[in-house]
Amino acid sequence: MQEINLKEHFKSFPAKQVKKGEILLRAGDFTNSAFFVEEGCLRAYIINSNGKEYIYQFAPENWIVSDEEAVLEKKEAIFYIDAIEDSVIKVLNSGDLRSPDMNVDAANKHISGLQRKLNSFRKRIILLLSATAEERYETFIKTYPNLAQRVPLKMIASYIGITPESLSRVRKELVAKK
Amino acid sequence: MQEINLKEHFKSFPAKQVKKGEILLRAGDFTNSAFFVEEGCLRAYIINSNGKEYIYQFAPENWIVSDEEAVLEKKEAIFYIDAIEDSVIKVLNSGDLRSPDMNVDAANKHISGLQRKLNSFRKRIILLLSATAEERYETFIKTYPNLAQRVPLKMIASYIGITPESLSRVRKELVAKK
DNA sequence: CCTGTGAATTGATGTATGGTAAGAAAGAAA
DNA sequence: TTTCTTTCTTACCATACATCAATTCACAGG
Repeated sequence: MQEINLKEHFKSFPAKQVKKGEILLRAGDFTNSAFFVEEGCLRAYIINSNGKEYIYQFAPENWIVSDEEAVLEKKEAIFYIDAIEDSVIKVLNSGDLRSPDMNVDAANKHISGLQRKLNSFRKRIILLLSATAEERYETFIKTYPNLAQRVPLKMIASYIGITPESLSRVRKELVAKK
Repeated sequence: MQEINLKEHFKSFPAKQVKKGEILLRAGDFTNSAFFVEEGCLRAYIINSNGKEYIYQFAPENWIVSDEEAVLEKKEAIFYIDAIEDSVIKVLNSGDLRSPDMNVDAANKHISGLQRKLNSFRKRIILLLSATAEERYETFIKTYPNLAQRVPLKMIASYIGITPESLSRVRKELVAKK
């Protein structure tokens, strides 16, 4: 999830309204698009062979979400992307994000963005390797307090790698502790 | 883990010999260095509050390993880095990796490197979210067949987020299946 | 206001993986 | 070689989390 304000940068792009539940990308599709979220919230997730969903990323206002590997390497998408709230988005094509005649300044911004993303991935990997369900949940609400208010619990559970039932019990425990 | 051949690029740097077990970075240190591995293998890992180790990265020949966030943001390191084989490395400082007067071509190479890393992190996150111990192990040996030969099983276990005992049982199962 | 649908909770039970401890095997050292 | 150390395996038991099923709760739509 990136922090730079991009709204200004994409202001000339046509806005697209999407309804809650609308699917923007399906696993198996070929895609050249990324989605910048101006209002609302999207999510990217996989569905594994048992039909279970695992959320890879939430994308609230000012975030960009896409199946980057599919776009960059022209592969089939592995992610589904849909809207979890009524949203206003801008559809970007790969060229909009990184042009071949990019200058050093733009490249450095891009590098910083990638490094920020890498940092957040690193933290998530360490968390998934080493933390209990309770620790994962507490880290999530500390890291994304806004999201924690907005998204259904079952999606938070999916993002942190536990079941909704377990998350419900973890929350009960936490309340009991205070 | 990057794929570009960097040996040529760092050939003018002085080589440093490190013995198996030698620690190059400790959590809590401030650091400005990254390590390019010419021969041998390093590893980066965290030690959590219970004293358990979790391996974040292996770095065999031609890889660069560092606590990137500590270097870039001048924070205390969270990782330990040590040698798991007798190794020959080059010690790089942050300026060696990314100079302020970088040209567009160098920047693009850097971007590609970051994207490759992002792709591998993405895969690891999905694996940690959704795969069983057995699936994680099989994915590891498929993805890093060389490493699987070289590093002790208990380190593979640590990397994929299970205990050495569980990995031993998983391997037994896999043998029985054939 | 009702009613339907998905979300959240709860209880009972199952299971994959962890923890502990002991011994076997494999490497390093001497 | 022999010894010492570390890794790996195995058995037994413990536990965190998952699964299944039944309510309850919270709204969105009519």
